[in-house]
Amino acid sequence: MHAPRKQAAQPRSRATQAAIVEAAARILETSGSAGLTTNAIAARAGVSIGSLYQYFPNKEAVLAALLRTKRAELLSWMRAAVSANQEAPPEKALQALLDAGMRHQVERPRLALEAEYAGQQLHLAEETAALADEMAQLILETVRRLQPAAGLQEARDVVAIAKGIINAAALSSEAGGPGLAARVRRAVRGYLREIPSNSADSRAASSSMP
Amino acid sequence: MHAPRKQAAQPRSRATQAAIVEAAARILETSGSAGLTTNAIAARAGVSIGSLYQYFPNKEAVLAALLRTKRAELLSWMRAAVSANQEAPPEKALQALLDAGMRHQVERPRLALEAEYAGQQLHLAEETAALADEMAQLILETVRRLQPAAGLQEARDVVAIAKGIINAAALSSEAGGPGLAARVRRAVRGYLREIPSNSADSRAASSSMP
DNA sequence: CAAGAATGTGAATGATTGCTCGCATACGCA
DNA sequence: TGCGTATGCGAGCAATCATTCACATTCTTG
Repeated sequence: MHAPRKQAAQPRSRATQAAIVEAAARILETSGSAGLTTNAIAARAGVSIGSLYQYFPNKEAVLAALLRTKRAELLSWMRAAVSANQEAPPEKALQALLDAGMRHQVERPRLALEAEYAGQQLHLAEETAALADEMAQLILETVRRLQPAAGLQEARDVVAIAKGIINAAALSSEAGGPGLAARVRRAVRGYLREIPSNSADSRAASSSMP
Repeated sequence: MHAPRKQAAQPRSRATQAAIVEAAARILETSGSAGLTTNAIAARAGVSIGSLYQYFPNKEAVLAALLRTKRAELLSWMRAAVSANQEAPPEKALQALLDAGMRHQVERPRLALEAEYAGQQLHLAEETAALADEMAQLILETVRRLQPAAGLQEARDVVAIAKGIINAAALSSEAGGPGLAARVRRAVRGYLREIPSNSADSRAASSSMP
Protein backbone atom coordinates (compact mmCIF):
# COMPACT_ATOMS: atom_id res chain seq x y z
CA MET A 1 0.00 0.00 0.00
CA HIS A 2 2.91 2.25 0.41
CA ALA A 3 5.00 3.61 -2.33
CA PRO A 4 6.75 0.90 -4.32
CA ARG A 5 10.14 0.11 -3.00
CA LYS A 6 12.82 2.10 -4.60
CA GLN A 7 14.55 -0.07 -7.15
CA ALA A 8 18.21 0.36 -7.77
CA ALA A 9 17.77 1.58 -11.31
CA GLN A 10 17.24 5.21 -12.05
CA PRO A 11 15.46 5.59 -15.38
CA ARG A 12 16.50 9.12 -16.08
CA SER A 13 19.99 8.44 -14.91
CA ARG A 14 20.58 5.72 -17.44
CA ALA A 15 20.05 8.01 -20.37
CA THR A 16 22.29 10.67 -18.90
CA GLN A 17 24.92 8.10 -18.13
CA ALA A 18 24.86 6.95 -21.74
CA ALA A 19 25.08 10.53 -22.93
CA ILE A 20 28.18 11.08 -20.83
CA VAL A 21 29.81 7.93 -22.14
CA GLU A 22 29.01 8.85 -25.70
CA ALA A 23 30.39 12.34 -25.13
CA ALA A 24 33.62 10.81 -23.92
CA ALA A 25 33.71 8.65 -27.03
CA ARG A 26 33.28 11.63 -29.31
CA ILE A 27 36.02 13.54 -27.56
CA LEU A 28 38.41 10.62 -27.76
CA GLU A 29 37.60 10.43 -31.43
CA THR A 30 38.23 14.06 -32.21
CA SER A 31 40.90 15.10 -29.74
CA GLY A 32 42.46 11.91 -28.48
CA SER A 33 43.08 11.14 -24.87
CA ALA A 34 44.79 14.49 -24.40
CA GLY A 35 41.52 16.32 -24.81
CA LEU A 36 39.57 13.98 -22.62
CA THR A 37 38.99 16.18 -19.57
CA THR A 38 36.08 15.82 -17.20
CA ASN A 39 34.89 19.34 -17.97
CA ALA A 40 35.01 18.66 -21.70
CA ILE A 41 33.05 15.45 -21.27
CA ALA A 42 30.40 17.16 -19.17
CA ALA A 43 30.09 20.05 -21.59
CA ARG A 44 29.80 17.74 -24.59
CA ALA A 45 27.20 15.68 -22.80
CA GLY A 46 25.21 18.79 -21.94
CA VAL A 47 25.48 18.40 -18.18
CA SER A 48 27.52 20.14 -15.52
CA ILE A 49 30.64 18.64 -13.98
CA GLY A 50 28.77 18.35 -10.76
CA SER A 51 26.23 16.13 -12.43
CA LEU A 52 28.90 14.05 -14.09
CA TYR A 53 30.24 13.22 -10.65
CA GLN A 54 26.80 12.13 -9.61
CA TYR A 55 26.82 9.45 -12.26
CA PHE A 56 30.44 8.39 -12.10
CA PRO A 57 32.79 8.35 -9.15
CA ASN A 58 35.66 9.67 -11.24
CA LYS A 59 37.02 10.12 -14.71
CA GLU A 60 38.39 6.61 -14.87
CA ALA A 61 34.93 5.20 -14.36
CA VAL A 62 33.64 7.02 -17.42
CA LEU A 63 36.39 5.57 -19.54
CA ALA A 64 35.81 2.13 -18.09
CA ALA A 65 32.12 2.35 -18.93
CA LEU A 66 32.98 3.37 -22.46
CA LEU A 67 35.34 0.46 -22.88
CA ARG A 68 32.83 -1.99 -21.48
CA THR A 69 30.15 -0.72 -23.82
CA LYS A 70 32.35 -1.01 -26.85
CA ARG A 71 33.59 -4.42 -25.91
CA ALA A 72 30.14 -5.76 -25.23
CA GLU A 73 29.08 -4.44 -28.61
CA LEU A 74 31.94 -6.17 -30.37
CA LEU A 75 31.31 -9.43 -28.60
CA SER A 76 27.64 -9.39 -29.44
CA TRP A 77 28.36 -8.75 -33.09
CA MET A 78 30.75 -11.64 -33.17
CA ARG A 79 28.34 -13.93 -31.40
CA ALA A 80 25.66 -13.01 -33.89
CA ALA A 81 28.02 -13.78 -36.74
CA VAL A 82 28.76 -17.19 -35.33
CA SER A 83 25.21 -18.23 -34.69
CA ALA A 84 24.01 -16.90 -38.03
CA ASN A 85 26.54 -19.03 -39.85
CA GLN A 86 26.41 -22.21 -37.84
CA GLU A 87 25.23 -24.11 -40.90
CA ALA A 88 26.94 -22.01 -43.53
CA PRO A 89 30.19 -23.09 -45.17
CA PRO A 90 33.24 -22.39 -43.01
CA GLU A 91 34.60 -19.81 -45.42
CA LYS A 92 31.44 -17.79 -45.13
CA ALA A 93 31.38 -18.13 -41.35
CA LEU A 94 34.95 -16.88 -41.09
CA GLN A 95 34.14 -13.98 -43.35
CA ALA A 96 31.19 -12.99 -41.18
CA LEU A 97 33.33 -13.17 -38.09
CA LEU A 98 36.04 -11.01 -39.60
CA ASP A 99 33.48 -8.51 -40.80
CA ALA A 100 32.11 -8.24 -37.28
CA GLY A 101 35.57 -7.78 -35.90
CA MET A 102 36.32 -5.07 -38.42
CA ARG A 103 33.11 -3.24 -37.93
CA HIS A 104 33.75 -1.07 -34.90
CA GLN A 105 37.24 -0.31 -36.09
CA VAL A 106 35.99 0.72 -39.48
CA GLU A 107 33.12 2.75 -38.13
CA ARG A 108 35.18 4.77 -35.68
CA PRO A 109 38.85 4.02 -36.27
CA ARG A 110 40.30 6.72 -34.08
CA LEU A 111 38.04 5.81 -31.21
CA ALA A 112 38.99 2.17 -31.38
CA LEU A 113 42.66 3.05 -31.34
CA GLU A 114 42.47 5.54 -28.49
CA ALA A 115 40.17 3.40 -26.42
CA GLU A 116 42.42 0.41 -26.69
CA TYR A 117 45.39 2.40 -25.48
CA ALA A 118 43.51 4.21 -22.77
CA GLY A 119 42.26 0.89 -21.45
CA GLN A 120 45.83 -0.17 -21.04
CA GLN A 121 46.55 2.35 -18.29
CA LEU A 122 43.22 1.72 -16.73
CA HIS A 123 42.89 -0.99 -14.16
CA LEU A 124 40.98 -3.25 -16.46
CA ALA A 125 43.70 -5.76 -17.16
CA GLU A 126 41.52 -8.54 -15.86
CA GLU A 127 38.55 -7.66 -18.00
CA THR A 128 40.79 -7.19 -20.99
CA ALA A 129 42.21 -10.65 -20.57
CA ALA A 130 38.74 -12.08 -20.13
CA LEU A 131 37.59 -10.43 -23.34
CA ALA A 132 40.56 -11.78 -25.24
CA ASP A 133 39.79 -15.24 -23.96
CA GLU A 134 36.15 -14.99 -24.83
CA MET A 135 36.92 -13.80 -28.32
CA ALA A 136 39.39 -16.59 -28.83
CA GLN A 137 36.84 -19.16 -27.65
CA LEU A 138 34.22 -17.71 -29.92
CA ILE A 139 36.48 -17.80 -32.91
CA LEU A 140 37.83 -21.21 -32.13
CA GLU A 141 34.71 -23.08 -33.25
CA THR A 142 34.73 -21.46 -36.64
CA VAL A 143 38.46 -21.64 -37.03
CA ARG A 144 38.42 -25.33 -36.29
CA ARG A 145 36.06 -25.91 -39.16
CA LEU A 146 38.74 -24.59 -41.45
CA GLN A 147 41.71 -26.06 -39.64
CA PRO A 148 40.89 -28.83 -37.17
CA ALA A 149 44.37 -28.74 -35.69
CA ALA A 150 43.90 -25.18 -34.47
CA GLY A 151 43.88 -24.47 -30.76
CA LEU A 152 43.29 -21.53 -28.48
CA GLN A 153 46.66 -20.04 -29.25
CA GLU A 154 45.90 -20.14 -32.93
CA ALA A 155 42.56 -18.47 -32.35
CA ARG A 156 44.29 -15.71 -30.41
CA ASP A 157 46.76 -15.30 -33.22
CA VAL A 158 43.97 -14.94 -35.73
CA VAL A 159 42.62 -12.07 -33.68
CA ALA A 160 46.07 -10.54 -33.40
CA ILE A 161 46.70 -10.80 -37.12
CA ALA A 162 43.42 -9.19 -38.00
CA LYS A 163 43.98 -6.46 -35.45
CA GLY A 164 47.46 -5.81 -36.79
CA ILE A 165 46.34 -5.23 -40.36
CA ILE A 166 43.30 -3.23 -39.36
CA ASN A 167 45.26 -1.03 -36.98
CA ALA A 168 47.89 -0.35 -39.58
CA ALA A 169 45.16 0.71 -41.96
CA ALA A 170 43.61 2.97 -39.35
CA LEU A 171 46.95 4.54 -38.50
CA SER A 172 47.62 5.43 -42.10
CA SER A 173 44.07 6.72 -42.48
CA GLU A 174 43.27 4.08 -45.01
CA ALA A 175 39.56 3.66 -45.43
CA GLY A 176 38.20 0.31 -44.48
CA GLY A 177 36.77 -1.23 -47.58
CA PRO A 178 36.57 -4.49 -49.47
CA GLY A 179 40.27 -4.26 -50.21
CA LEU A 180 41.15 -4.21 -46.56
CA ALA A 181 38.73 -7.01 -45.80
CA ALA A 182 40.24 -9.12 -48.55
CA ARG A 183 43.73 -8.67 -47.17
CA VAL A 184 42.66 -9.60 -43.69
CA ARG A 185 40.97 -12.70 -45.01
CA ARG A 186 44.06 -13.66 -46.98
CA ALA A 187 46.26 -13.29 -43.95
CA VAL A 188 44.01 -15.34 -41.73
CA ARG A 189 43.46 -18.07 -44.28
CA GLY A 190 47.14 -18.29 -45.00
CA TYR A 191 47.97 -18.51 -41.34
CA LEU A 192 45.45 -21.25 -40.70
CA ARG A 193 46.66 -23.24 -43.65
CA GLU A 194 50.16 -23.08 -42.21
CA ILE A 195 49.32 -24.64 -38.86
CA PRO A 196 51.16 -27.90 -38.27
CA SER A 197 48.81 -30.69 -37.38
CA ASN A 198 50.40 -31.31 -33.99
CA SER A 199 50.22 -27.85 -32.52
CA ALA A 200 46.90 -28.38 -30.73
CA ASP A 201 45.98 -25.81 -28.15
CA SER A 202 48.67 -25.50 -25.55
CA ARG A 203 51.70 -23.30 -25.86
CA ALA A 204 53.41 -23.65 -29.16
CA ALA A 205 56.41 -25.86 -29.06
CA SER A 206 59.54 -24.10 -30.09
CA SER A 207 61.00 -26.57 -32.47
CA SER A 208 59.73 -26.57 -35.98
CA MET A 209 61.11 -27.27 -39.33
CA PRO A 210 64.15 -25.24 -40.33
CA MET B 1 69.97 10.71 -44.95
CA HIS B 2 69.59 13.76 -42.91
CA ALA B 3 66.52 15.39 -41.68
CA PRO B 4 66.65 19.02 -40.68
CA ARG B 5 67.20 19.04 -36.94
CA LYS B 6 64.83 20.87 -34.76
CA GLN B 7 66.01 24.32 -33.79
CA ALA B 8 67.44 23.12 -30.52
CA ALA B 9 70.34 24.85 -28.89
CA GLN B 10 73.70 23.59 -29.99
CA PRO B 11 74.51 20.85 -27.51
CA ARG B 12 77.83 20.92 -25.73
CA SER B 13 77.51 17.42 -24.62
CA ARG B 14 75.95 14.80 -26.78
CA ALA B 15 76.33 12.41 -23.89
CA THR B 16 74.00 14.45 -21.70
CA GLN B 17 71.46 14.58 -24.46
CA ALA B 18 71.61 10.82 -24.78
CA ALA B 19 71.27 10.44 -21.02
CA ILE B 20 68.12 12.52 -21.06
CA VAL B 21 66.64 10.49 -23.88
CA GLU B 22 67.49 7.24 -22.16
CA ALA B 23 65.96 8.53 -18.94
CA ALA B 24 62.77 9.25 -20.81
CA ALA B 25 62.85 5.74 -22.22
CA ARG B 26 63.21 4.19 -18.79
CA ILE B 27 60.36 6.23 -17.41
CA LEU B 28 58.10 5.29 -20.30
CA GLU B 29 59.02 1.71 -19.65
CA THR B 30 58.27 1.72 -15.95
CA SER B 31 55.48 4.26 -15.58
CA GLY B 32 54.01 4.72 -19.00
CA SER B 33 53.33 8.06 -20.60
CA ALA B 34 51.47 9.18 -17.48
CA GLY B 35 54.68 9.31 -15.49
CA LEU B 36 56.65 11.02 -18.20
CA THR B 37 57.05 14.50 -16.74
CA THR B 38 59.89 16.84 -17.50
CA ASN B 39 60.97 16.91 -13.88
CA ALA B 40 60.99 13.13 -13.71
CA ILE B 41 63.06 12.89 -16.86
CA ALA B 42 65.59 15.40 -15.57
CA ALA B 43 65.84 13.69 -12.21
CA ARG B 44 66.30 10.26 -13.77
CA ALA B 45 68.95 11.62 -16.09
CA GLY B 46 70.79 13.22 -13.20
CA VAL B 47 70.45 16.78 -14.43
CA SER B 48 68.25 19.70 -13.40
CA ILE B 49 65.18 20.77 -15.33
CA GLY B 50 67.02 23.90 -16.25
CA SER B 51 69.67 21.85 -17.96
CA LEU B 52 67.13 19.68 -19.70
CA TYR B 53 65.74 22.79 -21.33
CA GLN B 54 69.18 23.70 -22.50
CA TYR B 55 69.33 20.53 -24.52
CA PHE B 56 65.75 20.31 -25.70
CA PRO B 57 63.31 23.12 -26.50
CA ASN B 58 60.43 21.29 -24.85
CA LYS B 59 59.15 17.96 -23.67
CA GLU B 60 57.92 16.95 -27.08
CA ALA B 61 61.41 17.25 -28.48
CA VAL B 62 62.71 14.73 -25.94
CA LEU B 63 60.09 12.24 -26.98
CA ALA B 64 60.76 12.91 -30.63
CA ALA B 65 64.45 12.28 -30.12
CA LEU B 66 63.66 9.03 -28.37
CA LEU B 67 61.43 7.88 -31.19
CA ARG B 68 63.99 8.80 -33.82
CA THR B 69 66.68 6.92 -31.96
CA LYS B 70 64.59 3.79 -31.63
CA ARG B 71 63.44 3.91 -35.20
CA ALA B 72 66.92 4.39 -36.56
CA GLU B 73 68.03 1.44 -34.49
CA LEU B 74 65.29 -0.77 -35.85
CA LEU B 75 65.96 0.24 -39.42
CA SER B 76 69.67 -0.42 -39.08
CA TRP B 77 69.02 -3.87 -37.66
CA MET B 78 66.73 -4.69 -40.52
CA ARG B 79 69.17 -3.38 -43.08
CA ALA B 80 71.89 -5.50 -41.54
CA ALA B 81 69.65 -8.55 -41.70
CA VAL B 82 69.01 -7.98 -45.37
CA SER B 83 72.58 -7.44 -46.41
CA ALA B 84 73.82 -10.34 -44.33
CA ASN B 85 71.44 -12.69 -46.08
CA GLN B 86 71.64 -11.46 -49.62
CA GLU B 87 72.96 -14.82 -50.73
CA ALA B 88 71.26 -16.98 -48.13
CA PRO B 89 68.12 -18.95 -48.88
CA PRO B 90 64.97 -16.83 -48.79
CA GLU B 91 63.58 -18.64 -45.75
CA LYS B 92 66.65 -17.75 -43.77
CA ALA B 93 66.61 -14.16 -44.97
CA LEU B 94 63.00 -13.78 -43.92
CA GLN B 95 63.78 -15.26 -40.54
CA ALA B 96 66.61 -12.81 -39.99
CA LEU B 97 64.37 -9.92 -40.94
CA LEU B 98 61.64 -11.01 -38.58
CA ASP B 99 64.15 -11.50 -35.79
CA ALA B 100 65.39 -7.98 -36.30
CA GLY B 101 61.87 -6.65 -36.28
CA MET B 102 61.10 -8.52 -33.10
CA ARG B 103 64.23 -7.54 -31.32
CA HIS B 104 63.42 -4.13 -29.90
CA GLN B 105 59.92 -5.21 -29.03
CA VAL B 106 61.22 -8.24 -27.21
CA GLU B 107 63.98 -6.37 -25.43
CA ARG B 108 61.77 -3.60 -24.09
CA PRO B 109 58.16 -4.47 -24.82
CA ARG B 110 56.54 -1.78 -22.71
CA LEU B 111 58.76 0.89 -24.18
CA ALA B 112 57.94 -0.14 -27.72
CA LEU B 113 54.24 -0.04 -26.99
CA GLU B 114 54.26 3.29 -25.21
CA ALA B 115 56.59 4.91 -27.68
CA GLU B 116 54.45 3.90 -30.61
CA TYR B 117 51.38 5.40 -29.05
CA ALA B 118 53.13 8.52 -27.85
CA GLY B 119 54.46 9.12 -31.33
CA GLN B 120 50.91 9.13 -32.58
CA GLN B 121 50.01 12.34 -30.76
CA LEU B 122 53.33 13.86 -31.62
CA HIS B 123 53.69 15.78 -34.85
CA LEU B 124 55.77 13.10 -36.43
CA ALA B 125 53.18 11.74 -38.79
CA GLU B 126 55.40 12.47 -41.74
CA GLU B 127 58.40 10.69 -40.31
CA THR B 128 56.22 7.80 -39.25
CA ALA B 129 54.89 7.38 -42.74
CA ALA B 130 58.40 7.61 -44.13
CA LEU B 131 59.58 4.90 -41.77
CA ALA B 132 56.72 2.63 -42.75
CA ASP B 133 57.58 3.11 -46.39
CA GLU B 134 61.24 2.47 -45.83
CA MET B 135 60.52 -0.69 -43.90
CA ALA B 136 58.16 -1.91 -46.58
CA GLN B 137 60.75 -1.26 -49.28
CA LEU B 138 63.40 -3.01 -47.26
CA ILE B 139 61.25 -6.04 -46.74
CA LEU B 140 60.00 -6.13 -50.27
CA GLU B 141 63.21 -7.53 -51.74
CA THR B 142 63.24 -10.46 -49.38
CA VAL B 143 59.52 -11.02 -49.57
CA ARG B 144 59.70 -11.17 -53.34
CA ARG B 145 62.17 -13.99 -53.16
CA LEU B 146 59.51 -16.03 -51.43
CA GLN B 147 56.56 -14.71 -53.36
CA PRO B 148 57.42 -12.91 -56.59
CA ALA B 149 53.89 -11.63 -56.96
CA ALA B 150 54.16 -9.57 -53.78
CA GLY B 151 54.03 -5.79 -53.96
CA LEU B 152 54.46 -2.88 -51.59
CA GLN B 153 51.06 -3.42 -50.05
CA GLU B 154 51.92 -7.00 -49.28
CA ALA B 155 55.19 -5.92 -47.69
CA ARG B 156 53.29 -3.48 -45.52
CA ASP B 157 50.89 -6.21 -44.55
CA VAL B 158 53.73 -8.46 -43.54
CA VAL B 159 54.93 -5.76 -41.17
CA ALA B 160 51.40 -5.26 -39.85
CA ILE B 161 50.89 -8.98 -39.27
CA ALA B 162 54.14 -9.34 -37.40
CA LYS B 163 53.40 -6.26 -35.34
CA GLY B 164 49.96 -7.55 -34.52
CA ILE B 165 51.14 -10.84 -33.11
CA ILE B 166 54.08 -9.30 -31.29
CA ASN B 167 51.97 -6.56 -29.75
CA ALA B 168 49.37 -9.03 -28.58
CA ALA B 169 52.13 -11.02 -26.93
CA ALA B 170 53.52 -7.92 -25.27
CA LEU B 171 50.10 -6.85 -24.04
CA SER B 172 49.51 -10.18 -22.39
CA SER B 173 53.01 -10.13 -20.94
CA GLU B 174 53.98 -13.16 -22.90
CA ALA B 175 57.71 -13.53 -23.09
CA GLY B 176 59.16 -13.25 -26.53
CA GLY B 177 60.78 -16.55 -27.29
CA PRO B 178 61.19 -19.12 -29.99
CA GLY B 179 57.50 -19.96 -29.72
CA LEU B 180 56.50 -16.43 -30.54
CA ALA B 181 59.00 -16.25 -33.34
CA ALA B 182 57.65 -19.46 -34.80
CA ARG B 183 54.11 -18.15 -34.79
CA VAL B 184 55.11 -14.93 -36.48
CA ARG B 185 56.96 -16.87 -39.12
CA ARG B 186 53.97 -19.11 -39.69
CA ALA B 187 51.66 -16.17 -40.10
CA VAL B 188 53.92 -14.39 -42.54
CA ARG B 189 54.64 -17.47 -44.58
CA GLY B 190 51.01 -18.38 -44.73
CA TYR B 191 50.07 -14.89 -45.84
CA LEU B 192 52.67 -14.80 -48.56
CA ARG B 193 51.62 -18.17 -49.85
CA GLU B 194 48.08 -16.90 -50.12
CA ILE B 195 48.86 -13.97 -52.41
CA PRO B 196 47.12 -14.29 -55.75
CA SER B 197 49.54 -13.91 -58.61
CA ASN B 198 47.83 -10.85 -60.02
CA SER B 199 47.84 -8.70 -56.94
CA ALA B 200 51.38 -7.50 -57.28
CA ASP B 201 50.78 -4.03 -58.56
CA SER B 202 49.20 -1.28 -56.58
CA ARG B 203 45.75 -2.74 -56.52
CA ALA B 204 45.02 -1.48 -53.04
CA ALA B 205 46.49 1.96 -53.33
CA SER B 206 43.74 4.21 -52.09
CA SER B 207 45.23 5.75 -49.05
CA SER B 208 48.16 8.00 -49.82
CA MET B 209 47.54 11.46 -48.51
CA PRO B 210 50.65 13.14 -47.11
C1' DC C 1 0.24 23.29 -1.44
C1' DA C 2 4.24 22.53 1.39
C1' DA C 3 8.25 20.44 2.64
C1' DG C 4 11.70 17.26 2.17
C1' DA C 5 14.29 14.55 -1.07
C1' DA C 6 16.55 14.19 -5.32
C1' DT C 7 19.01 16.17 -8.73
C1' DG C 8 21.54 19.83 -11.02
C1' DT C 9 25.08 23.56 -10.86
C1' DG C 10 29.65 25.86 -11.36
C1' DA C 11 32.99 28.67 -8.73
C1' DA C 12 36.54 27.30 -5.60
C1' DT C 13 40.23 24.10 -4.17
C1' DG C 14 44.36 21.68 -4.20
C1' DA C 15 47.51 19.16 -6.79
C1' DT C 16 50.39 18.71 -10.81
C1' DT C 17 52.57 20.15 -14.88
C1' DG C 18 55.58 22.45 -18.43
C1' DC C 19 58.55 25.88 -18.48
C1' DT C 20 61.25 30.49 -17.14
C1' DC C 21 64.67 33.22 -15.06
C1' DG C 22 67.76 35.09 -11.76
C1' DC C 23 71.64 33.35 -9.85
C1' DA C 24 75.63 30.10 -8.94
C1' DT C 25 79.49 27.56 -10.52
C1' DA C 26 83.14 26.11 -13.94
C1' DC C 27 86.11 27.30 -17.38
C1' DG C 28 89.10 29.99 -20.62
C1' DC C 29 92.31 33.44 -21.16
C1' DA C 30 94.94 37.79 -20.22
C1' DT D 1 94.39 37.05 -10.11
C1' DG D 2 90.53 39.13 -12.47
C1' DC D 3 87.02 39.05 -15.78
C1' DG D 4 83.92 37.31 -19.50
C1' DT D 5 81.39 33.52 -20.99
C1' DA D 6 79.42 29.01 -21.14
C1' DT D 7 76.91 25.84 -18.48
C1' DG D 8 74.21 24.11 -14.52
C1' DC D 9 70.75 24.90 -11.13
C1' DG D 10 66.00 24.75 -8.88
C1' DA D 11 62.48 27.79 -6.68
C1' DG D 12 58.62 29.74 -8.50
C1' DC D 13 55.05 31.12 -12.07
C1' DA D 14 51.08 30.39 -14.86
C1' DA D 15 48.11 27.10 -16.68
C1' DT D 16 45.45 23.01 -16.42
C1' DC D 17 42.96 19.37 -14.36
C1' DA D 18 40.13 16.32 -11.34
C1' DT D 19 37.25 16.75 -7.76
C1' DT D 20 34.31 19.03 -4.04
C1' DC D 21 30.69 21.56 -1.91
C1' DA D 22 27.48 25.05 -0.75
C1' DC D 23 23.66 26.42 -2.99
C1' DA D 24 19.73 26.38 -6.62
C1' DT D 25 16.20 23.98 -9.02
C1' DT D 26 12.96 20.25 -9.80
C1' DC D 27 10.38 16.26 -8.32
C1' DT D 28 7.64 13.48 -5.03
C1' DT D 29 4.29 12.78 -1.85
C1' DG D 30 1.21 13.29 2.04
